[in-house]
Amino acid sequence: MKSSDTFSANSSANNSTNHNGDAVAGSTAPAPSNFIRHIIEQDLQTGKHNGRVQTRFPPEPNGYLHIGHAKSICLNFGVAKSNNGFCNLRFDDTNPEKESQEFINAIKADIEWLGFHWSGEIRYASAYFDALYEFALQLIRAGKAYVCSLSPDQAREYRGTLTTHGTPSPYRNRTVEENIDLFTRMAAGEFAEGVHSLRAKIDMASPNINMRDPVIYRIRHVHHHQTGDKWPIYPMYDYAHCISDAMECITHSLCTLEFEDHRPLYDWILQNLDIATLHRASDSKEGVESYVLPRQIEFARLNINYTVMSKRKLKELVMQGYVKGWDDPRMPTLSGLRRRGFTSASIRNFCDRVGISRSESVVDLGMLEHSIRDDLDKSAPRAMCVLRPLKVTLTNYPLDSLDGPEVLELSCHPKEESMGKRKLPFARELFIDASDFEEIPPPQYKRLSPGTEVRLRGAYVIRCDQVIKDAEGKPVELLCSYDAATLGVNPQGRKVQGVIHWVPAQHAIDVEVRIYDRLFSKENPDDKTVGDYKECLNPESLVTLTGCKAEPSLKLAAPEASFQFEREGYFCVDRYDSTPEKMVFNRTVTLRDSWAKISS
RNA sequence: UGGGGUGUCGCCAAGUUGGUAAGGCACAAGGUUUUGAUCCUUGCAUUCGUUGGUUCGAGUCCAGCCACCCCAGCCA
Repeated sequence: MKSSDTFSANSSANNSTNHNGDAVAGSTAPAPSNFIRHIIEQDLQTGKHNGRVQTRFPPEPNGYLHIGHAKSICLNFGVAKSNNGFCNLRFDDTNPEKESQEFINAIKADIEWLGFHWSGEIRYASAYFDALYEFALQLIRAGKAYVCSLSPDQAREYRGTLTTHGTPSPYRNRTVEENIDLFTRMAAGEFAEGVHSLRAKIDMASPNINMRDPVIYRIRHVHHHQTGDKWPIYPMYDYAHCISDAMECITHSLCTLEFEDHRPLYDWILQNLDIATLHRASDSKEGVESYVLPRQIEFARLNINYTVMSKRKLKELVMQGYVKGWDDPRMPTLSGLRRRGFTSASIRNFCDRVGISRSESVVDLGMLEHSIRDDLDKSAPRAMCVLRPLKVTLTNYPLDSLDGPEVLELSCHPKEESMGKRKLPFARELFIDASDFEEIPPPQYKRLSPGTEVRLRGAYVIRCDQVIKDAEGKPVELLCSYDAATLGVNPQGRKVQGVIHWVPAQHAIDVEVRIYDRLFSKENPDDKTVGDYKECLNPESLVTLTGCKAEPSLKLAAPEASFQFEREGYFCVDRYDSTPEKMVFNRTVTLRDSWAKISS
């Protein structure tokens, strides 16, 4: 576990621009400035942890990671990296009922795809169950924890309310012997769920409800995905997390704002444990004297408009079939974004742009879109694909010759010559997009209409001579003529304003294109005053287009490869549903469209 | 008259020990352009929730007020 390979970004298929962790923040962007980095700088200056910075990313494996987790991942790994520190991956698996190995595997894959490597082996809170048990015994012996036999309902009543203090449990003064006996037997599986719990003895009158003798162990007769049936009791988050941090010698324990009120408890537990024992149980290679307890620091979680970010809601969307899975391209999950065509570099850049603070905010979806456009503009090869085909016949173009079609060469990128060129046959029969023709052109329209000229991208200028319509009056074919002198040169004496994309009819390949849009039609789906968030699901969030016509060079595209379909947007080959016989493309994001603003 | 937090441009977000408001997104106007894309240039907070106070000087210090968020799981 050298520091050099701890943070290097991977180079997965569409992680195209940045192949090393250094580029995470963007090459020209100044080092991010935020209050957490300031705290760490200060600690470094005062030598608080002997110059050590150790963070951790601690997901509970009860769902898939979403872009909010990416913010935390970038923070934890980023802050460690820029201070020559390390970041652990720890599964906070203290509630086996909701957790599974499937989620563990998915989380690992997502973090790796995002481009981060954790320090050493993967950690599990469940791997500390033995130590956690011993520490509980230590608290009991010190008279700082007791077995409470109140039912959950009774316990709630004793706890008091936000505005009234609590009442001590009648079991609060059990002897150490009795507590040890009971707790031992809890661990031996002698009791049913709910009949006993282990509580920290703190202060039932505390204004902070978390300090009113919080439960630290509960009885749960359930199988654990890591420890099997070994334990009938499981530690609570508040108890396990701080000790896990301490055991891993975490210096800065970064979490979200809702844990603010838990910090006094985090500190209480660690401060009431024997520091020497704690040190012995830890990863520490230093002496007890230089062993410093971790500090919890909270930051605001990520919110983005037009989507939801809570695991509970995302899970509901999956379970109730509103989307096709955790990795549905409309989901804000990392696997969904990946499948949609977002690169990991774009997500890292997005997180940097958003920043870290303590004020709860809602980031505009436009920021995310900008991040992916920014990346793909530089890295995605260009291609042409006609989404809604309208046939064009060039009446003055020669019929197919025996020598085969005329073949044009187009650049794969307007600026990056290194991306090379692609071949594209030109022919008498073509397809253009239906939206690029208007019989009665609106003001400022620069595309094709009867009698006007337009440039076919990378090819000739054509003029529309005649419109063939179906029974309903809808154009089904355009008879046009081409100007043979305009290949690579502008016509003389007149200016052709519009440029439209096209594909040759006979050589184009039929593909399916999935047009994705925001999942919700309301900016804040969480707004309870308007009703359930599921009621504002955007019915147009997925529109599947079949019979789209793509240029033949796309035939070779690999799963997850991203392209810019010129004048349309960025699209990627669906990593699961696309086959060489029937290709499927996902629209990642549109191009910016100033025409849409003018025309509306 | 419970506790803990947060309020700087439409959206994020920097703002060292008080010295006279970074940057990004969005938006607008020009320029380049065989993508109405990209790129380039320019514009975009006399003002920091609010009211007072301290000070030669306050977003930064003090006091009051207002708004919003979190907490009463044997979830995390």
